[in-house]
Amino acid sequence: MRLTTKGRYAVTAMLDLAFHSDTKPVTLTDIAARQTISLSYLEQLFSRLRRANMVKGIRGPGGGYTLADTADKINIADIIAAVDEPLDATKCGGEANCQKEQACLTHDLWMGLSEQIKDYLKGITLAQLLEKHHVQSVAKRQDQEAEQVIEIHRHTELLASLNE
Amino acid sequence: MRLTTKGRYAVTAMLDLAFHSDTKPVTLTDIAARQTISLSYLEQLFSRLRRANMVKGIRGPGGGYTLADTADKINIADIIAAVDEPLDATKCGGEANCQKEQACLTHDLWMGLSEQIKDYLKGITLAQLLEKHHVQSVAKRQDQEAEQVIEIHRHTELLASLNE
DNA sequence: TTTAAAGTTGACTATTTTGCTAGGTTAAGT
DNA sequence: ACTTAACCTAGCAAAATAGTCAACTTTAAA
Repeated sequence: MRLTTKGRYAVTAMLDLAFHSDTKPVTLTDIAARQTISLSYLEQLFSRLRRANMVKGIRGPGGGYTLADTADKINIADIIAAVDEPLDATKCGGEANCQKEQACLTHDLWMGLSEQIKDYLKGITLAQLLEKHHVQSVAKRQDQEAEQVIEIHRHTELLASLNE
Repeated sequence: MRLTTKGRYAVTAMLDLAFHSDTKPVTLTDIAARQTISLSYLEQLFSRLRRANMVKGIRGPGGGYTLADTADKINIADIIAAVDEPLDATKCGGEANCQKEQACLTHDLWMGLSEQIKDYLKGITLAQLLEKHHVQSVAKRQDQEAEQVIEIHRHTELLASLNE
């Protein structure tokens, strides 16, 4: 499991898609504008995502992309795996020349670590991230409202003190 | 927290170093030979690791590298952070033009994810990986011994049956 | 005290990946 | 027909990756 900007772009785009796909398909042009990712790069990414059955492409006017499944069934690990190269995995080519030294055991350790991260990301779905997103934005708005209340309160206090 | 081959090389090399640093310093030449990483590339990586105070370089004959601390105090996240670029972090440059859309919230989500992975890797030390390594090799040896026992058992059974 | 082994350092090169541009073709709606 | 948007292909510049080479320090041994 590699974690690079490419995977981040893919996850970002999929999040945007999930967030905006209530009724109509979402065009890559829209995603490109909102997330400031170039259209052509998005096309590359979605070409892979489509072939991995993560999204569906709908052609023609009114077309665009939709999620191939509900947001709670799409996990982050799969998105990243879809856009990344197949990951040549072993430097030691599978089996042969490897066990003569303990050289490749460290390699196994890394792979194990990588698998753990993969499992971790497999447990996180788009739906969960959207939920978190929602919670955050609500929290932010509540903070802003709270600040406004405080501001008004101070304002009235100030007025009150002037009237004494 | 990025996960690339560069970080993997660094962790692999550090594991090798930890594994072989009982008494003498370990030369990069040895690590290069064991882990099939080019000496010069190792030099680059260890240059960064040294500046990050992860290892100590000892010059002259009989020199080499040692861990700057005990293996149970060196975690994976720090190793990877040491060899990676400082990670420009935000595409949106800190604060300014970002909150007008919800564009950067997905970015925040990714950063949060990245932080979680970082925390996860911070909790894993070289010592733990070596332990796992040890357990695995012991398990492997035990498996082999077990197979030999079974083999011998079958063999004696065969001999016994022939004697009937 | 030379000398040479062992390590450090920096500059330099080749390859791969990344992100993007430009140009099309194909399918579907108006 | 015309437009819209997916889809495909080729290429390209910048960056990261992986490695090379040569100059320079330190220090143990001669």
